[in-house]
Amino acid sequence: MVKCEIIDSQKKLEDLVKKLAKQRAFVFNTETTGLDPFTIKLLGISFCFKEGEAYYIDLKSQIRNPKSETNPKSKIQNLKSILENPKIEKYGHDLKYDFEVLHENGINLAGVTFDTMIAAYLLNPGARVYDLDRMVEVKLGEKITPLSALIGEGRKKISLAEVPAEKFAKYSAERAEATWRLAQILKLELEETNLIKVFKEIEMPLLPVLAKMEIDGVKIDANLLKKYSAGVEKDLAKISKKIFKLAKTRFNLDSPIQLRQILFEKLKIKSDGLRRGKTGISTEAGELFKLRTAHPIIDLILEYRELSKLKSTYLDALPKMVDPKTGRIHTSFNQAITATGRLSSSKPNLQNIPTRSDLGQMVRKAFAAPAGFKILAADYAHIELRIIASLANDKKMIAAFQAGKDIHRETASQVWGVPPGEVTPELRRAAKTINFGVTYGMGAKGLAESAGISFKEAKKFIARYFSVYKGIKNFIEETRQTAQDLGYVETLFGRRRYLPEIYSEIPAVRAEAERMAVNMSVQGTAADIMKIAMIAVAAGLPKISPRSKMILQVHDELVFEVPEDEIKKVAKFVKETMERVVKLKAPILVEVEAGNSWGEMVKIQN
DNA sequence: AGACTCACG
DNA sequence: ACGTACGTGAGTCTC
Repeated sequence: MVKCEIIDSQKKLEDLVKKLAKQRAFVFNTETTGLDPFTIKLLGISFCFKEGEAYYIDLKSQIRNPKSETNPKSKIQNLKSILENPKIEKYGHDLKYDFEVLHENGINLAGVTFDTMIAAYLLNPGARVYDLDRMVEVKLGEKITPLSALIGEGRKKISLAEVPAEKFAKYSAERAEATWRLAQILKLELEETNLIKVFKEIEMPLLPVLAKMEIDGVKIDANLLKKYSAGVEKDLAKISKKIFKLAKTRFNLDSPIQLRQILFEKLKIKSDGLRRGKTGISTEAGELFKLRTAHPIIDLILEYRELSKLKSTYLDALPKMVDPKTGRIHTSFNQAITATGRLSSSKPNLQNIPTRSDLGQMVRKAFAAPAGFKILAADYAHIELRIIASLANDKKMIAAFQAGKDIHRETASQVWGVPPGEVTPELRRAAKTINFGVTYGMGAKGLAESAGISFKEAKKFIARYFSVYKGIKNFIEETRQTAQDLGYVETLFGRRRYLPEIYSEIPAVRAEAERMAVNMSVQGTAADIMKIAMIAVAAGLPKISPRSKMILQVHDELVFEVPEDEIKKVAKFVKETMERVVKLKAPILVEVEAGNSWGEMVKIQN
């Protein structure tokens, strides 16, 4: 049973603050009215720095700051100096959330050194879910009070604010105390697995950087998106009309089932060789594309699909996500989701904003800089290929990068033994495809399909590719072997991914795990490098340009909002920082662009 | 809730 | 001979 002291008076609060000031480290946990850190209210904060004991500050109670009784924020001002002191280590579970809640309440959290969610993620990035309740069960072998015990479930659910203070205090204190004990265990596990370095030097320093990016948010021109949406709506109506005329019937174009019925039953378009899903013949774009010449309706459907996707996912959805308080979009950068160490972005996902089509570029124009500012984007050029070349110590590919060559042209030239000047666009395209595909174990079928060449040609291409780049071939072999021997693979910095399927009896399942192994070491190393760069950029940027903001990360790209007259200075700093954080055998190159929006960028020469 | 589709790196 | 592209999040339909 956890001893819980409820802090409900000014005197008790002062005593707690004195105790906290003496600690080397403590767990804290904010309790709020909801899940969105930007709209919720702070109800209380629990603390723990000793097994079996915890405290809960009840902010709904009679705590009063004598200076200003009316401002609720003032209640926790006594805690400010403690929470902002980087020398006192803060532990917690999902601290990015607490960071943001405190920021909303005027406190800039510092000294964040142990997040149990991040620790558990590093120990097994494949798990995807790291909620405290489950971790306490697995690691401590105990059950803690679930939230549902307080607020009920389903229709009878009450709001957190309605829970009696004492019950709520116990609940919160129990979690803080469990987090404290969990942290001790996870720390040992991180040390045993050599993951402590990635934890201390990459993930924990990154956490406040991500929090800051989420807090700052991104400006979008919602009116522009709404204008486009109205235009696209008219286009869609026209296209639908044409499709219905050809089909001689109206149907729901958004329903793959109805579409399949029209195409393959009513119009009797031949479906030989098309991929099949669980419910029937696939109608995905890649498959329909193969039928383009069979019927004029196909092109119209593809056009409809593209426009309708962009309209619903971006043009209509993004304006709804603008925060009325800040006028900006505040995405979540999830630090404990992916199996490889990448970040993910959600609510909304700002890592999949269109870029390929013309309308995609239009969407990006809505990511516009505020007056007096420009958007600056810096991306690692061919980062994964440079990484695989370096990890593999492939002399030929490293040499090509060192010479600053057009890598895809060079690949085509090497593979087919023709001078670079004689490489046809078709050959270069195929080389580009395989250069991308090599990091995830592309086969001949995949290459043939995405490069638009025959299966036979693709097979030959791959064989010659690996006879040219022998180092890469060996690296792939060795990585598969490592995965077999250890049951996991590691990135250059020691981030791990376990691959239990590597021992499967089923060849296809085993092959999949082998591809994952190769991909993890490359994609994961790229993720490590980007994270290290983000930490370095965030640390240096305020000195170079205090008004500049890092607003987005898209795996190999960082996006900034920069005062117009500081573009050159910031471009130089960001490029050099990103290029210098890590030294590989192949050089790392960062390309920088700037413009009035994310959709109209021009390269910056250095 | 799951399937399908498709946007990104 | 076979069946293979890695990692994500979200909108929509269907049950």
